[in-house]
Amino acid sequence: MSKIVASKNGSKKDVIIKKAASLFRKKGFKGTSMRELAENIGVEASSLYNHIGSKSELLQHICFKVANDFMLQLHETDKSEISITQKLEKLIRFHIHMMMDGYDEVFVANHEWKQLEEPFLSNFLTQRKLYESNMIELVKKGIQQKEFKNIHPHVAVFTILSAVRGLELWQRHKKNVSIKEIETNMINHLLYGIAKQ
Amino acid sequence: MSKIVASKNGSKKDVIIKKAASLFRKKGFKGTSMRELAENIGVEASSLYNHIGSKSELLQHICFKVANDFMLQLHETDKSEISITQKLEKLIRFHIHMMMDGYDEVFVANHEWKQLEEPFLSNFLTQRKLYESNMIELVKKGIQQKEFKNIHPHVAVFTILSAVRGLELWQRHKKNVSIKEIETNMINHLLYGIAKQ
DNA sequence: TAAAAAAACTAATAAGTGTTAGTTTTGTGA
DNA sequence: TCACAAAACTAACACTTATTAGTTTTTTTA
Repeated sequence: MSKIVASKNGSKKDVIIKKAASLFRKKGFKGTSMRELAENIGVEASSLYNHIGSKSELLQHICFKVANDFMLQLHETDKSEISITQKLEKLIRFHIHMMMDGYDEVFVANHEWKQLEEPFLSNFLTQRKLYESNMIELVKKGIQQKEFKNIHPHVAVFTILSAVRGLELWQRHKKNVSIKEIETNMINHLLYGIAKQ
Repeated sequence: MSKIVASKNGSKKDVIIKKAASLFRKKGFKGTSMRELAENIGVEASSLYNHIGSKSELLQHICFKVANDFMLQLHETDKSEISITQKLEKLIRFHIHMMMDGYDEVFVANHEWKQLEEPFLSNFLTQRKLYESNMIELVKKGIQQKEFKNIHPHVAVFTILSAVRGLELWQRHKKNVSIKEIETNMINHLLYGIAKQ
C-alpha cells in the first residue's frame, strides 16, 4: 500500500527503529509483534525486512545506542576540569535530559535488555557494569577529597542511578512541573537531602 | 510423572505462583511460556490447569498481593503517632524490606503490571496512584510543619520511590554489604543528602 | 521513456502459544 | 482392598509468531 515515509533527517530504518522503541516501551519487546509494528507504520510486516535484518536487531540497536551515549558523556565529564561534586551534578543532569529527550529508547534499554540474545546480552551487561564502576570511583574520590560525607559509595551510586531512572514515572504524570524544576529539586534532594538541618 | 510437591505451608497453587514470580522476573511475563513454567516445576503444562485458572491469573495474583501489602503498611503508618520524618523513614524501610524478602514478586509488580488485562490493569493503576497521592500528602504535611525543606513534594516522592525501587539493582550485585548497611545509607542519603555542609 | 533498483505486496512456512478434552495414574479414607 | 477424588498424563485445538520466497508495484536513474 503506502510507502514508508522517511522523515526529513533519517532513513526508513530510523523510522522503523523509532516506532519500535515506542511500541517496545508501551507493550514490551515480547509483547510487540512485527505485524503490529508494521501496522503502526502503515505497511505489511514482510515489507519491514527490506530495511531491517530481524526483530532482535531492532532491540540491539536501541539498547546499544543508549549505552554508547551514556558512556560517551561519562568519559567527557571525567576529563573536564571541575570539582567532583560538579562532575556528579553534570552526570545527573545528563541522565535527566536523556530521559526527557529519548524517553522511549532509554526506557527500553533499561527494561528490555534482558530480551537481548548472546553475545549482545553479555556485551550490554559488561558495559553497564563498567559505567557503574566508573561512577563509584568518582564518588570514592569525592569522599577522599572531603567533598562528600563518609557514605557507602556503592549505595550512593545506586541510589542516584535509581532516582534518575525514576523519571520514567514522571512521563506518566505529566503535571505542570517544568524540567528545570524537576532537575533542580532532584539535584538538591540527591546531593543535599530534604530534611532541615 | 512427578507430583507437584507442596511446601510445608502453602498449597500447590502457591508453589506454582512462587515459581511463576521467579520466571516472570527473569524472563518477563510474555517471555515465559506455560510449558517452561511447568518444566521448572517438574510437570506437564496441562497439569498446571488442575491448580490455576489461567496464565494471566498468575500475574494478577502476584501484582495485587504486592499492591495490597504496600497499601496496608501505608495505612498503618499513617495512623501511628510519630513525626512525619519518622513516618517517611518507616515507609522507606518497609520498601527496602519488601524488596529484600519478596524480591521476585515486587519486581514483577513493578515491571510486568502492563501485561495485566482489563479491568485488572485499571484497578492496579488506580491503586498505585492512590498510594503515590498519600505519600505526596505526607511530604506536604512535613513541609507545612517545618520538618522538611521547601521542596517540591511530587518530585521528592518520586525520587524516594525510585531510589528504593532501585534496590533491584542490588540483588544483582550481591556484594558483601549487609541490608542494615544499605538501609542506613539510603535513609541518610534520601533524607539528609551526601554533600558536606 | 526505458532500464534498473528499491520497496511494497501476497502467500506460505515451521515453530511456538495458551488452553481443553479425554484418559490414566496416584493418593486417601472407609 | 475398594471406591472416590485429585492430579498427573497424552494429544490435540485454534491461533499467533518471526521470517522467507516469489511477484508486483513504485521510484530513481540514465
